[in-house]
Amino acid sequence: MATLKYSRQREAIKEYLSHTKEHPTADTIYMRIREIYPNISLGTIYRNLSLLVEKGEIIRINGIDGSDHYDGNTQKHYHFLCKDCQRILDLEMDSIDHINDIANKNFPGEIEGHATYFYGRCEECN
Amino acid sequence: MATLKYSRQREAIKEYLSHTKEHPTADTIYMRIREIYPNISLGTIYRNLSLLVEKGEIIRINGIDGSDHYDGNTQKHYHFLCKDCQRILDLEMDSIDHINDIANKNFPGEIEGHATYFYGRCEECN
DNA sequence: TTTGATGCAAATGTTTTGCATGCAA
DNA sequence: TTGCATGCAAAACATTTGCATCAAA
Repeated sequence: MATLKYSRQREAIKEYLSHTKEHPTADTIYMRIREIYPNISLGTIYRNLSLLVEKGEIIRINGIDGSDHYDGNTQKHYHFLCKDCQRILDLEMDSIDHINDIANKNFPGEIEGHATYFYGRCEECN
Repeated sequence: MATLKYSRQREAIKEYLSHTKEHPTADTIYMRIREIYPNISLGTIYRNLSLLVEKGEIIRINGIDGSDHYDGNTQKHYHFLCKDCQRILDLEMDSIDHINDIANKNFPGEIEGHATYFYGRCEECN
Protein backbone atom coordinates (compact mmCIF):
# COMPACT_ATOMS: atom_id res chain seq x y z
CA MET A 1 0.00 0.00 0.00
CA ALA A 2 1.01 3.59 -0.51
CA THR A 3 2.75 5.43 2.30
CA LEU A 4 0.64 7.71 4.44
CA LYS A 5 1.35 11.39 4.34
CA TYR A 6 0.99 13.48 7.43
CA SER A 7 -2.27 15.33 7.79
CA ARG A 8 -3.39 17.62 10.59
CA GLN A 9 -6.90 16.31 10.24
CA ARG A 10 -5.90 12.71 10.79
CA GLU A 11 -3.72 13.71 13.75
CA ALA A 12 -6.60 15.60 15.31
CA ILE A 13 -8.90 12.59 15.00
CA LYS A 14 -6.33 10.30 16.56
CA GLU A 15 -5.59 12.81 19.27
CA TYR A 16 -9.23 13.19 20.13
CA LEU A 17 -9.86 9.46 20.26
CA SER A 18 -6.83 8.82 22.44
CA HIS A 19 -8.03 11.30 25.04
CA THR A 20 -11.69 10.43 25.35
CA LYS A 21 -13.18 7.56 27.26
CA GLU A 22 -16.31 7.72 25.18
CA HIS A 23 -16.81 5.65 22.08
CA PRO A 24 -18.01 8.20 19.58
CA THR A 25 -19.56 7.63 16.18
CA ALA A 26 -18.11 9.15 13.01
CA ASP A 27 -20.68 11.91 13.23
CA THR A 28 -19.79 12.79 16.81
CA ILE A 29 -16.12 12.86 15.88
CA TYR A 30 -17.03 15.07 12.95
CA MET A 31 -18.74 17.62 15.19
CA ARG A 32 -15.87 17.54 17.64
CA ILE A 33 -13.09 17.98 15.08
CA ARG A 34 -15.03 20.70 13.32
CA GLU A 35 -14.48 22.86 16.39
CA ILE A 36 -10.79 22.88 15.46
CA TYR A 37 -11.01 22.55 11.68
CA PRO A 38 -14.37 24.03 10.70
CA ASN A 39 -13.95 23.06 7.05
CA ILE A 40 -13.26 19.39 7.59
CA SER A 41 -15.69 17.18 5.74
CA LEU A 42 -17.45 14.01 6.82
CA GLY A 43 -15.74 12.19 3.97
CA THR A 44 -12.35 13.04 5.44
CA ILE A 45 -13.50 11.80 8.83
CA TYR A 46 -14.61 8.46 7.38
CA ARG A 47 -11.52 8.07 5.22
CA ASN A 48 -9.18 8.72 8.12
CA LEU A 49 -11.08 6.55 10.54
CA SER A 50 -10.73 3.66 8.09
CA LEU A 51 -7.02 4.37 7.63
CA LEU A 52 -6.44 4.45 11.38
CA VAL A 53 -8.36 1.21 11.84
CA GLU A 54 -6.24 -0.41 9.12
CA LYS A 55 -3.05 0.78 10.78
CA GLY A 56 -4.31 -0.63 14.06
CA GLU A 57 -4.16 2.73 15.80
CA ILE A 58 -7.82 2.76 16.70
CA ILE A 59 -10.57 0.16 16.97
CA ARG A 60 -13.87 0.07 15.16
CA ILE A 61 -16.81 -1.18 17.22
CA ASN A 62 -19.64 -2.34 15.02
CA GLY A 63 -22.91 -4.10 15.54
CA ILE A 64 -23.73 -2.39 18.79
CA ASP A 65 -26.33 -0.13 17.27
CA GLY A 66 -27.05 1.37 13.88
CA SER A 67 -23.72 3.09 13.39
CA ASP A 68 -20.11 2.23 14.03
CA HIS A 69 -18.29 3.53 17.08
CA TYR A 70 -14.58 4.15 17.46
CA ASP A 71 -12.20 3.53 20.33
CA GLY A 72 -8.73 4.97 20.84
CA ASN A 73 -7.85 2.20 23.24
CA THR A 74 -6.23 -0.48 21.12
CA GLN A 75 -5.49 -2.92 23.92
CA LYS A 76 -7.68 -5.96 23.66
CA HIS A 77 -10.77 -5.44 25.78
CA TYR A 78 -14.51 -5.93 25.78
CA HIS A 79 -17.34 -3.45 25.70
CA PHE A 80 -20.49 -2.99 27.66
CA LEU A 81 -23.63 -1.36 26.30
CA CYS A 82 -26.06 0.19 28.76
CA LYS A 83 -29.61 -0.51 27.62
CA ASP A 84 -30.82 2.63 29.36
CA CYS A 85 -28.37 5.40 28.56
CA GLN A 86 -26.89 3.67 25.50
CA ARG A 87 -23.41 4.45 26.72
CA ILE A 88 -20.58 2.14 25.75
CA LEU A 89 -18.12 1.39 28.54
CA ASP A 90 -14.83 -0.49 28.60
CA LEU A 91 -14.72 -3.67 30.64
CA GLU A 92 -11.69 -4.86 32.52
CA MET A 93 -12.08 -8.56 32.75
CA ASP A 94 -10.27 -11.86 32.62
CA SER A 95 -9.74 -13.54 29.27
CA ILE A 96 -12.62 -15.51 27.84
CA ASP A 97 -10.63 -16.87 24.92
CA HIS A 98 -11.48 -20.39 26.01
CA ILE A 99 -14.94 -19.90 24.48
CA ASN A 100 -13.24 -20.39 21.11
CA ASP A 101 -12.38 -23.94 22.18
CA ILE A 102 -15.91 -24.54 23.43
CA ALA A 103 -17.28 -23.38 20.10
CA ASN A 104 -14.79 -25.47 18.16
CA LYS A 105 -15.60 -28.71 19.91
CA ASN A 106 -18.36 -29.93 17.60
CA PHE A 107 -17.48 -27.69 14.70
CA PRO A 108 -15.80 -29.05 11.57
CA GLY A 109 -14.29 -25.71 10.52
CA GLU A 110 -11.69 -23.63 12.29
CA ILE A 111 -12.65 -20.96 14.78
CA GLU A 112 -10.16 -18.12 14.92
CA GLY A 113 -11.90 -15.75 17.27
CA HIS A 114 -15.07 -14.16 18.48
CA ALA A 115 -16.78 -10.80 18.58
CA THR A 116 -18.54 -10.10 21.86
CA TYR A 117 -20.10 -7.29 23.75
CA PHE A 118 -22.03 -7.34 26.99
CA TYR A 119 -25.20 -5.45 27.80
CA GLY A 120 -27.26 -4.52 30.84
CA ARG A 121 -27.51 -1.48 33.10
CA CYS A 122 -24.55 0.65 34.03
CA GLU A 123 -23.86 1.83 37.57
CA GLU A 124 -25.53 5.19 37.06
CA CYS A 125 -28.69 3.75 35.54
CA ASN A 126 -29.13 1.09 38.22
CA MET B 1 -50.48 -3.86 20.92
CA ALA B 2 -52.96 -4.42 18.14
CA THR B 3 -53.79 -7.97 17.11
CA LEU B 4 -52.11 -9.28 14.02
CA LYS B 5 -54.24 -10.15 11.04
CA TYR B 6 -53.38 -13.06 8.86
CA SER B 7 -51.41 -12.24 5.73
CA ARG B 8 -50.18 -14.62 3.06
CA GLN B 9 -47.05 -12.54 2.67
CA ARG B 10 -46.10 -12.86 6.33
CA GLU B 11 -46.81 -16.59 6.25
CA ALA B 12 -44.61 -17.02 3.20
CA ILE B 13 -41.72 -15.21 4.90
CA LYS B 14 -42.03 -17.31 8.01
CA GLU B 15 -42.36 -20.47 5.96
CA TYR B 16 -39.28 -19.68 3.95
CA LEU B 17 -37.19 -18.87 7.01
CA SER B 18 -38.25 -22.02 8.84
CA HIS B 19 -37.11 -24.23 5.97
CA THR B 20 -33.77 -22.72 5.09
CA LYS B 21 -30.52 -23.24 6.90
CA GLU B 22 -29.13 -20.07 5.46
CA HIS B 23 -29.33 -16.77 7.24
CA PRO B 24 -30.64 -14.46 4.55
CA THR B 25 -30.81 -10.69 4.53
CA ALA B 26 -34.06 -8.81 3.98
CA ASP B 27 -33.08 -8.33 0.36
CA THR B 28 -32.46 -12.04 -0.22
CA ILE B 29 -35.78 -12.85 1.40
CA TYR B 30 -37.40 -10.25 -0.84
CA MET B 31 -36.04 -11.89 -3.99
CA ARG B 32 -37.09 -15.30 -2.77
CA ILE B 33 -40.65 -14.35 -1.79
CA ARG B 34 -41.08 -12.41 -5.00
CA GLU B 35 -40.96 -15.73 -6.84
CA ILE B 36 -44.28 -16.54 -5.17
CA TYR B 37 -45.78 -13.07 -4.79
CA PRO B 38 -44.22 -10.98 -7.57
CA ASN B 39 -45.89 -7.80 -6.34
CA ILE B 40 -44.64 -7.93 -2.77
CA SER B 41 -42.69 -4.85 -1.79
CA LEU B 42 -39.51 -4.48 0.21
CA GLY B 43 -41.42 -2.40 2.74
CA THR B 44 -43.73 -5.33 3.41
CA ILE B 45 -40.71 -7.60 3.85
CA TYR B 46 -39.16 -5.27 6.40
CA ARG B 47 -42.43 -4.66 8.23
CA ASN B 48 -43.16 -8.36 8.56
CA LEU B 49 -39.63 -9.27 9.54
CA SER B 50 -39.86 -6.78 12.38
CA LEU B 51 -43.26 -8.12 13.44
CA LEU B 52 -41.98 -11.69 13.44
CA VAL B 53 -38.91 -10.69 15.45
CA GLU B 54 -41.18 -8.96 17.99
CA LYS B 55 -43.37 -12.03 18.26
CA GLY B 56 -40.23 -14.11 18.79
CA GLU B 57 -40.95 -16.30 15.77
CA ILE B 58 -37.66 -15.49 14.08
CA ILE B 59 -34.32 -14.05 15.17
CA ARG B 60 -32.56 -10.98 13.86
CA ILE B 61 -28.79 -11.30 13.57
CA ASN B 62 -27.13 -7.94 13.46
CA GLY B 63 -23.59 -6.65 13.57
CA ILE B 64 -22.13 -9.44 11.47
CA ASP B 65 -21.78 -7.32 8.37
CA GLY B 66 -23.45 -4.28 6.86
CA SER B 67 -26.99 -5.62 6.84
CA ASP B 68 -29.14 -7.62 9.21
CA HIS B 69 -29.65 -11.33 8.70
CA TYR B 70 -32.63 -13.41 9.79
CA ASP B 71 -32.85 -16.88 11.27
CA GLY B 72 -35.91 -19.09 11.51
CA ASN B 73 -34.31 -21.12 14.28
CA THR B 74 -35.46 -19.48 17.49
CA GLN B 75 -33.69 -21.82 19.87
CA LYS B 76 -30.83 -20.09 21.63
CA HIS B 77 -27.65 -20.71 19.69
CA TYR B 78 -24.52 -18.99 18.44
CA HIS B 79 -23.41 -18.14 14.94
CA PHE B 80 -20.24 -18.60 13.00
CA LEU B 81 -19.13 -16.32 10.19
CA CYS B 82 -16.74 -17.71 7.58
CA LYS B 83 -14.20 -15.06 6.64
CA ASP B 84 -13.79 -16.62 3.20
CA CYS B 85 -17.25 -17.44 1.89
CA GLN B 86 -19.07 -15.07 4.27
CA ARG B 87 -21.54 -17.79 5.11
CA ILE B 88 -23.23 -17.76 8.48
CA LEU B 89 -23.53 -21.16 10.14
CA ASP B 90 -25.27 -22.31 13.30
CA LEU B 91 -23.06 -23.60 16.09
CA GLU B 92 -24.05 -26.38 18.44
CA MET B 93 -22.07 -25.75 21.56
CA ASP B 94 -22.16 -25.83 25.32
CA SER B 95 -23.40 -22.80 27.20
CA ILE B 96 -20.98 -19.95 27.72
CA ASP B 97 -23.29 -17.96 29.97
CA HIS B 98 -20.63 -17.96 32.65
CA ILE B 99 -18.82 -15.22 30.72
CA ASN B 100 -21.47 -12.87 32.08
CA ASP B 101 -20.13 -13.56 35.56
CA ILE B 102 -16.56 -13.08 34.44
CA ALA B 103 -17.50 -9.72 32.93
CA ASN B 104 -19.43 -8.71 36.03
CA LYS B 105 -16.58 -9.36 38.44
CA ASN B 106 -14.97 -5.91 38.36
CA PHE B 107 -17.94 -4.09 36.92
CA PRO B 108 -20.09 -1.78 39.06
CA GLY B 109 -23.18 -2.08 36.83
CA GLU B 110 -25.29 -5.12 36.11
CA ILE B 111 -24.57 -7.38 33.18
CA GLU B 112 -27.66 -9.07 31.79
CA GLY B 113 -26.27 -10.81 28.77
CA HIS B 114 -23.93 -10.82 25.85
CA ALA B 115 -23.99 -10.77 22.07
CA THR B 116 -21.42 -13.04 20.48
CA TYR B 117 -20.53 -14.55 17.18
CA PHE B 118 -17.49 -16.58 16.19
CA TYR B 119 -15.46 -16.28 13.02
CA GLY B 120 -12.85 -18.23 11.11
CA ARG B 121 -12.89 -20.63 8.19
CA CYS B 122 -15.66 -23.11 7.61
CA GLU B 123 -15.07 -26.73 6.70
CA GLU B 124 -15.42 -26.14 2.97
CA CYS B 125 -13.05 -23.19 2.90
CA ASN B 126 -10.36 -24.91 4.92
C1' DT C 1 -67.69 -2.05 8.36
C1' DT C 2 -63.65 -1.60 10.80
C1' DT C 3 -58.86 -1.77 11.00
C1' DG C 4 -54.62 -3.92 10.14
C1' DA C 5 -51.70 -5.10 5.82
C1' DT C 6 -50.04 -3.99 1.30
C1' DG C 7 -47.67 -1.71 -2.69
C1' DC C 8 -45.49 2.15 -4.10
C1' DA C 9 -42.56 5.86 -3.66
C1' DA C 10 -40.33 9.14 -1.05
C1' DA C 11 -37.52 9.93 2.90
C1' DT C 12 -34.00 8.76 6.29
C1' DG C 13 -29.49 7.68 8.22
C1' DT C 14 -24.94 5.98 7.52
C1' DT C 15 -21.07 5.38 4.78
C1' DT C 16 -18.64 5.58 0.31
C1' DT C 17 -16.92 7.72 -3.78
C1' DG C 18 -15.70 10.88 -7.95
C1' DC C 19 -13.34 14.81 -8.86
C1' DA C 20 -10.87 19.10 -8.88
C1' DT C 21 -7.81 21.31 -5.77
C1' DG C 22 -4.50 21.50 -1.80
C1' DC C 23 -0.46 20.23 0.53
C1' DA C 24 3.33 17.00 2.29
C1' DA C 25 7.59 15.01 0.92
C1' DT D 1 7.10 17.93 -8.96
C1' DT D 2 4.66 13.84 -7.55
C1' DG D 3 0.88 11.81 -5.63
C1' DC D 4 -1.61 11.26 -1.25
C1' DA D 5 -5.18 14.07 1.34
C1' DT D 6 -8.93 17.25 1.34
C1' DG D 7 -13.59 19.48 0.67
C1' DC D 8 -17.64 19.17 -1.59
C1' DA D 9 -21.39 16.98 -3.54
C1' DA D 10 -23.43 13.11 -5.40
C1' DA D 11 -24.12 8.30 -4.99
C1' DA D 12 -24.72 4.00 -2.72
C1' DC D 13 -26.95 1.08 0.72
C1' DA D 14 -30.00 -0.50 4.19
C1' DT D 15 -34.06 0.56 6.33
C1' DT D 16 -38.22 3.24 7.52
C1' DT D 17 -42.36 5.70 6.60
C1' DG D 18 -46.60 8.30 4.52
C1' DC D 19 -50.48 7.33 2.08
C1' DA D 20 -54.16 5.56 -0.68
C1' DT D 21 -55.97 1.08 -1.41
C1' DC D 22 -56.83 -3.87 -0.21
C1' DA D 23 -58.46 -7.49 2.46
C1' DA D 24 -59.08 -10.11 7.01
C1' DA D 25 -62.25 -10.44 10.77
